[in-house]
Amino acid sequence: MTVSGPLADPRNTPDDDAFDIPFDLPARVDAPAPKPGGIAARAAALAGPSRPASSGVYLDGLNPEQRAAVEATDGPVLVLAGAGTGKTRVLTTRIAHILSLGLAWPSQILAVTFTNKAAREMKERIGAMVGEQVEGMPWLGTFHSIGVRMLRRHSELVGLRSGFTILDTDDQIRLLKQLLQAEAIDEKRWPARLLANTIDGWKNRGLSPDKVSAGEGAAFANGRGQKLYAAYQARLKSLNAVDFGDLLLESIRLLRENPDVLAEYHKRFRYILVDEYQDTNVAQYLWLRLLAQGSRNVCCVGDDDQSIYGWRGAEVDNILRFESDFPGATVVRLERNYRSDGHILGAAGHLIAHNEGRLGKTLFSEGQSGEKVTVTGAWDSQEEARAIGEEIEQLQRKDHALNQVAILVRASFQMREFEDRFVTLGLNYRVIGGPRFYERAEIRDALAYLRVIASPSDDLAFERIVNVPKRGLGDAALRQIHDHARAAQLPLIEAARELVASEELKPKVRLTLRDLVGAFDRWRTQMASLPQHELAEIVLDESGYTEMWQKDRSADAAGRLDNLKELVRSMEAFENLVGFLEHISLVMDAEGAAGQDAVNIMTLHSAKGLEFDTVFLPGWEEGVFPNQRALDEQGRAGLEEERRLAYVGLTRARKRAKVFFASNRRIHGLWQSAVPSRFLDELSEKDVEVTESRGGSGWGGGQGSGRYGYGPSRFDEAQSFGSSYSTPGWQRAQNAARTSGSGGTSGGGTSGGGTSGGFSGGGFSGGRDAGGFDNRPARFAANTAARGSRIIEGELIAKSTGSPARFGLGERVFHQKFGYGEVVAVEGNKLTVQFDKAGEKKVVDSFVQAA
DNA sequence: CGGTGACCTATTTTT
DNA sequence: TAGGTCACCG
Repeated sequence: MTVSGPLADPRNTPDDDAFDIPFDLPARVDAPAPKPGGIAARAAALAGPSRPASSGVYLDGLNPEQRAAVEATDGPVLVLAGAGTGKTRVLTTRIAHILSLGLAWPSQILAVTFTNKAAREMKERIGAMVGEQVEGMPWLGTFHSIGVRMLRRHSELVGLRSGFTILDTDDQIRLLKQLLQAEAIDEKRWPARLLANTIDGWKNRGLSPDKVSAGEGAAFANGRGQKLYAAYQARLKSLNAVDFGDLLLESIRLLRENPDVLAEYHKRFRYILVDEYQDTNVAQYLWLRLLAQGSRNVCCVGDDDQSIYGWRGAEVDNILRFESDFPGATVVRLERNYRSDGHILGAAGHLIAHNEGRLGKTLFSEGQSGEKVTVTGAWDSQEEARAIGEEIEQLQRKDHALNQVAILVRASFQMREFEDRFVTLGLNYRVIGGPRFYERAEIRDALAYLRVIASPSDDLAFERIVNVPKRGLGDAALRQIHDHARAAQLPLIEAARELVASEELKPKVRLTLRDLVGAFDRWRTQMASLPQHELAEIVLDESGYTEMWQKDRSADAAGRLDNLKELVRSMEAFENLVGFLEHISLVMDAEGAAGQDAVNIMTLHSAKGLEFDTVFLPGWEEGVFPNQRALDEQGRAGLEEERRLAYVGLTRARKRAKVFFASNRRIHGLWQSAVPSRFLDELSEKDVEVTESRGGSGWGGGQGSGRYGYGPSRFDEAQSFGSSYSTPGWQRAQNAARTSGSGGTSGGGTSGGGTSGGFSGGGFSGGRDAGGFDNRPARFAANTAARGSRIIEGELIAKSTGSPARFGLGERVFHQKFGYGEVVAVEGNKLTVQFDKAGEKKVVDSFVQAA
């Protein structure tokens, strides 16, 4: 087999195919036979005819530092790449370089990213440089997908059977719930979620049950944490399943306990590249280090200033320690920024300089200084949304594409205000990062059916759908099945089959269960003869699942049916059902409709790696940003991570960064007065312009004094954290807040449902949070980590283009967000609709469709 | 077994 | 405020 040959579609490729490629080729292939479509040819094509094909044209566009990073192929390399300095470019070019010099076959390069999206993009970009060869890179992927690949190859060595299942968070929690019940632990006090997080945390740190220190193991459920962890692992093994953490942990164990396997990979991976190195956790670090001990040609790219995932186990230390871990490492700093205008860079750089634990980079650009970063105070969060909406409309009038506008919030509860506002304005928007496609209940249900068909022993999947749709197989029936399954050592569905044959069950239950088992048998037979998407359709239909949603009149039922259709459609692309399921368990990622021009609303976290012409950064208030809990729980480290988040936010902007804060915000239904964020002070004065909110029809003109008349706010304590709120910037911000927002007396008004009383109650937040800066007992900290899943309603992408549909009074309509309703007033293209669930709302007609 | 009201708890998120 | 969860009841 040769590398240049048309490589099989990866979908058809069993994962060890790659190993058929001989990897003991000479260390250096002197004449790197450029293949057709290979890099040289491709580069030549790009560069035009005058370029000699062999001169590494792909290097030409690089600046000296980037070039150094690309060309330093031997030994460990750390690339410290600031925001917008072309880090992905370095990574991809480096791979192209290695390939074009013939230093390695594509299959001998291990390139790791964190997300599927990043992996996909990297693959695309490499493909653009080297063409077909990228198809021969089976080891380009996320940590997890590469982990699976290894485990599948050697499953027996870690006590798994081939075809093991990968549990996601949902399955994980259900399993843990069972364990907790078995142990008779009060789930109120010790929720399964908390245990899941705890275990995840251990796994992130590379700890197997026996390695968890006694003290830590005791932290959960009065000392039973460690035991539960061990029980959980045992249960996973018996289910022939792994969770996400295991993909790494078990790979590590595989490599440690099997020197021959490790040696094989050492031989195989001549070059290792890691993206976003600052986000690696201990387990990933251990995994990398094991593999990198082979060739030692490891290149990590990252930015310590953009480490924002500490809370889920990322260790900035990994990047700070790189040089001692890999002695003799070449360190390259990329500081030339190609993205943001000067003022933005200046402000962001000044801000991040307040952090202590950093390697220190100062970005510079040769571009213009552009517009100053603006800081705008608003009276409350509604005015903030109004002001931003207005600014966006103004940009829009100047032909600014909405796609190039982003609103980056600290926490998702802030999004709502903007959604509401934009719906009224008729401004297109999309929310990025809601529940992922494959996390939605309907999709997971459908997948559970398919999983049971493909692997009858998948008890978790079976459990999920025995009674979905409702068919009268409730707790009682399920318990009987469970008991029998345990007694007879059978998978649930087989236990069910035996029970059906017996007289154990109530007649009704027996019949239903018989039908269900029979249906699965039938579907399993059909699996052989039918393409998987047709099978899926049949299953969804015959099981009554589709019907269940068709009957459902709730607002999101229609969307769910669409999702199911989409799922079926997406299955067509796969070889067979097993191939599809395999893919799905890892790639929980489906890019939504990016089609139309719309404002992007997302959290700062999900904005990492993206860029926009204009970025709005609302909610810069103490408590919100920096987030109070980050401060409470992580102290100084928490503050620094928040600051990095601010840095990430600012550096997303190419031309305009617009920061906002509100003096009053409703949190958990209570109005609280807020103090502008200390981060505002940390923006360099020369790069910042403090403006007045123009948002406020009906808000201006109050008479002075404002919130400062009220007693100490809970944020006053925050000042002890070091920021002196006395800089000119701060004072100007204060003034801006006063003039635009004005009087506490006239305030409240429409929104607050009350005058100052509305938030004078804010006086009291002090009470609730007075202890906020104390070190809370571990119990508190642990508990908060467990907070429930976040809530974003069903369909998040509002469609607002197109059909100038007209609606008449009394007409039934459907709205993506508010559901079904009746038109009660029409005014131009604005409708007032009485929604069944959501009450009366004003919406733009393009947002609704006839029901 | 499935529906309804009391209760409780409110970051960030990938795989 | 608002959402989800859980216990209880019909």
